[in-house]
Amino acid sequence: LTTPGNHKARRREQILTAAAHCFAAKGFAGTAVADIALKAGIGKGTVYEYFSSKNDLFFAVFEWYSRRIEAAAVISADTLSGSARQRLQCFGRVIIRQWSEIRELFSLVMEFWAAAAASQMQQRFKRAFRQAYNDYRKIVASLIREGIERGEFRSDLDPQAIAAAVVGTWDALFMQAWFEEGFDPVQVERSFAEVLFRGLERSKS
Amino acid sequence: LTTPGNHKARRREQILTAAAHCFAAKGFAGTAVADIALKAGIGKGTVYEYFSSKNDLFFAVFEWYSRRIEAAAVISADTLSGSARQRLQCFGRVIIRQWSEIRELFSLVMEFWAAAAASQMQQRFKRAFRQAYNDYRKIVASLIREGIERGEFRSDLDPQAIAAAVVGTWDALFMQAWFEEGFDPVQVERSFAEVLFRGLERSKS
Amino acid sequence: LTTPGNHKARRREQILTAAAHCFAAKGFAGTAVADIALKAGIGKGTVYEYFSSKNDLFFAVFEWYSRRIEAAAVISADTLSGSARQRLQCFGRVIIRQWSEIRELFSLVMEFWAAAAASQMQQRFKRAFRQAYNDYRKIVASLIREGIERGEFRSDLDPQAIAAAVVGTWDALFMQAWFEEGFDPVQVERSFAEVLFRGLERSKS
Amino acid sequence: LTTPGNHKARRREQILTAAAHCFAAKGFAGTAVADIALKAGIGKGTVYEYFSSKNDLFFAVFEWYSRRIEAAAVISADTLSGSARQRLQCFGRVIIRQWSEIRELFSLVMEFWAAAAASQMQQRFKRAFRQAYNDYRKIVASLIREGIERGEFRSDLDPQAIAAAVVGTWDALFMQAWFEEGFDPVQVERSFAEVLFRGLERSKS
DNA sequence: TATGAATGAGTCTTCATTCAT
DNA sequence: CATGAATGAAGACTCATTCAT
Repeated sequence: LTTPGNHKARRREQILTAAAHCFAAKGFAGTAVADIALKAGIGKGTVYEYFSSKNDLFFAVFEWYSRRIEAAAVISADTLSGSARQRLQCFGRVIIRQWSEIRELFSLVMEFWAAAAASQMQQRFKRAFRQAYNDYRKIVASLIREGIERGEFRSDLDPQAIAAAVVGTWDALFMQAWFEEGFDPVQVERSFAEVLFRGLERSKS
Repeated sequence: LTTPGNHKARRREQILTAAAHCFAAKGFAGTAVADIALKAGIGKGTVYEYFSSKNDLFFAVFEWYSRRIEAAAVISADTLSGSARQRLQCFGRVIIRQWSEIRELFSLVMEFWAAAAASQMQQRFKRAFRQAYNDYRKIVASLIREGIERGEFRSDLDPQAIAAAVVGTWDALFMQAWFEEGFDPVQVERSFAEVLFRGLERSKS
Repeated sequence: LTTPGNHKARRREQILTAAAHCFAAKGFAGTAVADIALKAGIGKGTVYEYFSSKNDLFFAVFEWYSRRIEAAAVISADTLSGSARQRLQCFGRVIIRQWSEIRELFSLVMEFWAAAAASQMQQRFKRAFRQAYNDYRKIVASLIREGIERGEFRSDLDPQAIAAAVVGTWDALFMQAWFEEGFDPVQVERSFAEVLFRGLERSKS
Repeated sequence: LTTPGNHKARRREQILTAAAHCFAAKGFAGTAVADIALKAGIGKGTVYEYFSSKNDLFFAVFEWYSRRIEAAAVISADTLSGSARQRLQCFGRVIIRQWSEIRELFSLVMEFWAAAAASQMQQRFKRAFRQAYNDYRKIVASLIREGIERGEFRSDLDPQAIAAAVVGTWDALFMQAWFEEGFDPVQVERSFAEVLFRGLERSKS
């Protein structure tokens, strides 16, 4: 059932997963390539057959992780329906609901931020983050714009700015949830969304 | 006027500043103790007269940086006056306005996050971050609670949850500003605040 | 016309040639077996079907190269005719004239010397070099001895010593030519030969 | 008696000597930096306080060795006196007499040649060798030119070419001596010199 | 026969930390 | 107090060699 061409892809994935967990647990600097190989159950040298350097592997983990996260968002964004409020609300919920899955590897995100901030890989990471934030902001901004056009939302809003704030809030809730055991991002998001939508919607007269 | 005891304090500060800039520029792992000593214009060994290890120095930089940042917030929180809305609005603005000063060393924050996420110093940093977020949330939550009590804000709000979202948003705006040259957090905050307050305030009838 | 046994011989030659060029270009240590396989257009593992180790391959290149070089010398030595002076002169010229062909792979010779000097293969190489120098010295010495017997050359010469010097000079001219672009070994040899023969010949009275 | 400034210079020398012996015994590639440190009786890391890389250290050994060898030649060249023949003869003898001292580390020379032929350090070494050969050729050529001017040597000689051959011969004798236990370069040089001078001198009439 | 994926021994190099001066 | 020479543990990376296919 397994075509031979699959083998290399599988190995790659296997290494990526092992690397992701190592980096998440001990950070980029704290992880030795040997650790990753050990966790993947392969020889040290084999890692280098699939990734040309530790840096490269780290960036590949970043891409792998991003893809995993984005998939959910993209799917939900495509299948949204209903009023602008419902759609935006739904989008936010889908994202925040990912927390339980994201949690395990959330350390990774912080490592990625640090890499974007001050490593030799700065540029690569910074560009990717810029792109990612842009993508999310665009989706949210267009949902807001739609609400304005439909007359659901007030017309004096700056969609880009609101989108930036909203997207940022989601990220920040994850972070607070990560720092504090009892913090429930889903519930906080719900409270926040109510306030947000009350502020966005045209006051009914 | 310079007591001898001052000398040590000065040296400490000198090393902290040098370290902060090095860590901001090249990250914790990318910075050698020798770099810091060089930047501080002192001998490598001297660093160890003031800090017992690189880890300790890093955490000291974290505390030094936190103190710098918090100072402004605490001061402004103490001197706020006017309506609940005005006070909260003012508080947010003071924080966001810090951006121009924070910017230079914002990489540090990301390094701190990474340290909290996955270093040997995890616990120390995590606890400190938890504390810091708590402090901010408390201030904001109490302002919101005040607004509720005064009848300015709606009574069905969850002050803690809203506070978490608001505080998080500020952080997230800094991050986006850091990633994107043209991003103006001050302006975004203004747009966001308007929506927020409209959502918080009791609908006038 | 191609017997099956030829295939292996061809492959061997193909690998030898590839190896020779790689070793010449990047040295023994600087050449990876993979480089050689790539250059030969075959798989890495195949190299080991023909040579039991990188060391062995290197020595085989040495033998292959020696054979190539010696062939010319042996042929010319066999076909020499005329006076002793003419024969010796001719022999020297044939050797020096090889320069244009030798040049490309002359780096190899230096690699061989280094291998003879200080590698694990020392003994193998050292013995081979000793042998090679001996062969050349013998040819030259016997030509000189012939000249003495015929009365062309002075009788107080030490054929072995002169032969050593002459053979050495040829080598040394190659090396200088290798180091210096403009150095013309053919012309230098001519000037040198004139002085040499004047020094060898019986003064005419 | 030992000024403190001397310490670093001494350490450097100590490392150079250890490195020279290691490289001579096992070649550049075959020598580990750890071997050198061990031989020098210091820690591995200390080597890097004095030389920035193994390559650099190797080149430093080359310079150190060259200086040692050249010193003798330069001194003797300066103090030569007598007829052109006597001076040239003396110069050659001084050089060849160095053999007993050179012998021990002669492997080094071959390593240097190989490095000039095909290492990453090619250019550095090649340039240095070119320079060295040039220096020697110049000295010998000027001695020959002097002999011509004084009427001792024939006027139809090409001093540069003869110099190249003579200098090369010396080198080549060392190499043969290195390959063959019983080879006595001093005696061979004497025989060769006689022939050479007979070839150089104006025929007495 | 030919291959190339897998391997781990071996290397260079960095750097936090110590300590004699 | 300040220093910086010395150190060795640790880690990224290379590559000759093997072996299942």
